[in-house]
Amino acid sequence: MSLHKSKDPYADRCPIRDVLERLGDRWSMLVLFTLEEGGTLRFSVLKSQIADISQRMLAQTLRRLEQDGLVSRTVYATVPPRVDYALTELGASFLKPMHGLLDWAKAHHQDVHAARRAYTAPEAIEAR
Amino acid sequence: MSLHKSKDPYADRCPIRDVLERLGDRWSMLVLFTLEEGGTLRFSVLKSQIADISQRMLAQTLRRLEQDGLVSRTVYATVPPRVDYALTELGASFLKPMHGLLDWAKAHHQDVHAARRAYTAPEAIEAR
DNA sequence: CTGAATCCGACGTGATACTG
DNA sequence: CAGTATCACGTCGGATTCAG
Repeated sequence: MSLHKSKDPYADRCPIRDVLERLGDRWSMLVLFTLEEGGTLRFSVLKSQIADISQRMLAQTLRRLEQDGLVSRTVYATVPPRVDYALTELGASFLKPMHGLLDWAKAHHQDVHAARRAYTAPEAIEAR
Repeated sequence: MSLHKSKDPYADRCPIRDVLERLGDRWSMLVLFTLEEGGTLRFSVLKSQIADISQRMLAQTLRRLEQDGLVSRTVYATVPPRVDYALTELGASFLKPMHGLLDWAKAHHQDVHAARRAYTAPEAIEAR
């Protein structure tokens, strides 16, 4: 989502924006779900499991999730360096309602696809 | 989210992307919630209720929601023209799990804000 | 291994003006 | 009233390069 940053006058009406703006990017959910599945994972493991994420975006995504308190980061002062990532309690609690959405998407994404295929643009109707 | 479009190799693992990519923009959720509250609403009413949305983005958002089958669009051939928008059953069913997220956000957005304030960038620690 | 820095193109969004 | 068209700008994300 580009739920871009904003001086949103609806923050009160839509407190969800405060949070979902940050999770609505290309990778956050995928990282969270991967951590949920895999438990504590190293940077390189996350990278390989998500596969098509770039190093840059994985690092950036993890920073934000860490900053929001959804993911914990543990650095080991070894050579080579090792960094473990895991869900925090807050992060795990977030995924619960998120699974509700996931279930909905699984159940209805075919309906959505069908609607997209059946859709005819308003203009196109009278265009000919 | 810029859950931008993508040739996503994780569509199977993350079917939620198919759907949430589209809902993850700046206005979709707000429009859906507004329709949930207000029932059937005209374009101008939606515009005034959301207030800071531009005509362009409202129209674009409604097109996408309509295309995905979440919102219905009814045109009356009157002068001046009148167009009603309302949630479809699919749209209403989507909002149910979405409220789970909303509740989480309401319950925890303070935790998130607290985490953000408490956060110190990794570099900043050893930077001085 | 785990990043950060930079360059760059693509897309989302807003402002404005125009139309049926 | 209910849109569409055009332009300009900002951010996101990918590729690449450099570093501890």
